[in-house]
Amino acid sequence: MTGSSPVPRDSSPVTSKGRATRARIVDAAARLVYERGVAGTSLDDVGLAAGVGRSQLYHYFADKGELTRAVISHATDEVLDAQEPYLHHLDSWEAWESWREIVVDLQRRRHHGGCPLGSLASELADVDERARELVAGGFDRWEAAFREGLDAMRTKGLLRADADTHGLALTLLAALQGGLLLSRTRRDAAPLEVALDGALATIRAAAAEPTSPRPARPPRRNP
Amino acid sequence: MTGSSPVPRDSSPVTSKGRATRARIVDAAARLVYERGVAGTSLDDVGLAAGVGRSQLYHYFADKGELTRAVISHATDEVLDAQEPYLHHLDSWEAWESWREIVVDLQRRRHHGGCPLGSLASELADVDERARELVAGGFDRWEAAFREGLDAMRTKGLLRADADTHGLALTLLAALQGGLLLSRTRRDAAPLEVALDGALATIRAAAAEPTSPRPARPPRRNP
DNA sequence: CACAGATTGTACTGTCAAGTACATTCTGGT
DNA sequence: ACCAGAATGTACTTGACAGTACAATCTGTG
Repeated sequence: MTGSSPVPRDSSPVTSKGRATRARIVDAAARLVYERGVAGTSLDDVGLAAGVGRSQLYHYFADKGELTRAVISHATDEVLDAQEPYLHHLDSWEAWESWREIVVDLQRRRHHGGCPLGSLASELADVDERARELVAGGFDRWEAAFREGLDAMRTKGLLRADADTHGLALTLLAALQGGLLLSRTRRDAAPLEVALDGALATIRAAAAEPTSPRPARPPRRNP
Repeated sequence: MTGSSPVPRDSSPVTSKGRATRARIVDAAARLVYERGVAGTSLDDVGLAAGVGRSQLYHYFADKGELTRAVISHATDEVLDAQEPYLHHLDSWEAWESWREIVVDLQRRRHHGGCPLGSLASELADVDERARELVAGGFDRWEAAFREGLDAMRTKGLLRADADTHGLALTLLAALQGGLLLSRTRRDAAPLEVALDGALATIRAAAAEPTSPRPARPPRRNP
């Protein structure tokens, strides 16, 4: 017990300049890691991209693992923020449609597709236990947002009272991650669209029968 | 034109001993890559695990990239083989159920979950274009097996005549990959199960109405 | 201002991994 | 048995990267 803060090892910046430098480092690292993976990103690269020397990296982070974990938190926030304002208001069929469009648009806009969080999960899950937990926490937040939206819809009577919102949210997250991975591999947004529509169809199957104010997307048919 | 085979760069083994050695190398490399990723696996590791010297690696493969691509092909075959005999006979609801059990069982049995092909896709898609194409080809074979099974079911009258088997197959593959990724990240087979059941429910929604010989799994409800 | 601590720059070390050179042993066909 | 080419072993070079040491500079506060 040294009496210091519960921060594990890296020294938190005290001055505003220090905070700015640290933020620049994490920003640059997140971008590089997204483009080339953790293993493909050297600390020299990060320092160069952030315009700081190597000593700063070791001043603010104990080692590469600490920086990587900071990148995970940063990426989680960015990914979730990019889906606002819909992500936390998924309480109507219209909101789900708008959210779907945003996600597909994001995928199309990215130079090389894929989800930053998904890539980090795949690369680090079996390498760094703490990183794995962080990524899992990010997925949890994501799934929770879905579930809360579905819960709200159930409360509003848009979903059947016995709808398993937890399972539906998990199904949707899996479809999203799988779709993103396939889209990245095929360099084509179509798999993501198909996967999302399939999962949304599963959700619509739990729509309350009587009112059913939305015919929504018709069932998939051959062209 | 040197008159040799169209093999790009690595020398194909001529003797049976050479073939055995090459196979041992790819086997060992595939195992290590699955456990630690491509970047985390050195050629020294591979040589040690395969019981061969470094010179053999460079005798049979031009460089690490060539070996990695051989690993991709090997992993694709292994993944698909592991799903037989059901994968290529998915022409009944019973076959789909059995296949689902096999896949979930495989995931449970693996020390650290996840799909070898999915991990390779995530790590290499933006690094090695040829590797990306190989992995994409593996996904194609996988999806094709699904689609052929669904086509057969449609022909047999188990699915509606206008069912979009291509889209359904893609939905299923995405759910599978996403479920595997989430299961690996959470160290829990549940996400895979939920994702698969969700995708299978979408497929059942395309079941031919009149005959409908299988009530199948009831719709998801709260516990 | 003075100065303690925060911040930043430069130079270095050790390790590890990819790839190369070349010598040696083995194998299959004649 | 012989021998050309295949297969294998040993030793080396080169480069990159994580991590360290230490000196210099900046910054907020009394």
